[in-house]
Amino acid sequence: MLSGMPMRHQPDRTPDRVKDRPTWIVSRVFARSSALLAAAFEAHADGLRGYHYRLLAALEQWGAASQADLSRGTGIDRSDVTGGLTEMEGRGLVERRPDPEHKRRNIVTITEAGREALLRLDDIVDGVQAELLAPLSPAQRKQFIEMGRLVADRRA
Amino acid sequence: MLSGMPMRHQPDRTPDRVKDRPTWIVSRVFARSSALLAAAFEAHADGLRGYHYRLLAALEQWGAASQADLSRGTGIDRSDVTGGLTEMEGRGLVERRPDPEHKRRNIVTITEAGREALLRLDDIVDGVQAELLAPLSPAQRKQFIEMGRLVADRRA
DNA sequence: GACCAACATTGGTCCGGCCAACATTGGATG
DNA sequence: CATCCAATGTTGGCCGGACCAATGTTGGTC
Repeated sequence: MLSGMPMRHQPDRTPDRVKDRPTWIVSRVFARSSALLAAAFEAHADGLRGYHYRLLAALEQWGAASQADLSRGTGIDRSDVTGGLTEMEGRGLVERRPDPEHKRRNIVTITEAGREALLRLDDIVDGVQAELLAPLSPAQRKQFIEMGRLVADRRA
Repeated sequence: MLSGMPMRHQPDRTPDRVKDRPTWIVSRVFARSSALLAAAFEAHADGLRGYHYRLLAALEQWGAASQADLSRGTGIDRSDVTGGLTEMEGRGLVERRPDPEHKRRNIVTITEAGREALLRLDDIVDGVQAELLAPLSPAQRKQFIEMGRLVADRRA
């Protein structure tokens, strides 16, 4: 794929018609971003992954929510929300209790330990941002991000 | 993951600490790029995918090669090269014949039909580039690509 | 009371990147 | 020459992320 590409590929020999195309470059940027994130989470996040970070972030920002709300808010599939929450519940980062008014619904809240974990993850993720953008000047970083936003937000 | 994200997610509600991070934006750009490519290939590539395109491009540019060479040159795993070539051989886009000097080795060549297919795929892929970069001005496109190169090529 | 929609959960699918094992073959080294 | 090792092509599988389907339950509606 011009998008799905190897994580460890040396670009020394990539066909010209491939390696100069924006879609290819985008895929390589993404690969680098993913690799940095994976390494950082692996090293410091104690088993937590991006799913968990996004769920904690959503809970912190929007307060208690049902799992369905979390799914809609984060774009994570309902079933994956279930799994992620179960893992975090076991670590005491999150609490699930049935909604008294709608028995079928769970109300999910972030715990104090959850907030602390979120802050730790913030640091980890911030470090990756710095590493990723290291090759760019501060001015370039702003431009790069802004252009990325433009490209990404174009409604398909 | 801050990188692995849903393909169909509406960014209307994404936690702030997530949605403003470069890694997140990168992942969304990649998602858009992937979606455009997938749609274009699905619609016009008659079953061929990125793997095939990259293999054809390599063969066209560097001439006949062994499968191991193709793997090294394109970064595609040996086993996936085998699979991709088998599919293309069935369509007559590529020919495999044993190397007379090294019996264990296959010499792979692109056929005339393969070159034609490659040109068709070129057009498809070009269309995606235009679509992807549509939100940017020509000057911005150059900058965006150049910055992407810088970020991607940073040796991990 | 019957029907339908929402919810949480289980248990998958699919696809791309990757790895392991294998039989074969060639080259290198003793 | 015999032995060992490296390279090659192939098969088969693993893993992780996104996604989907079916289920049991519950609530609201008509």
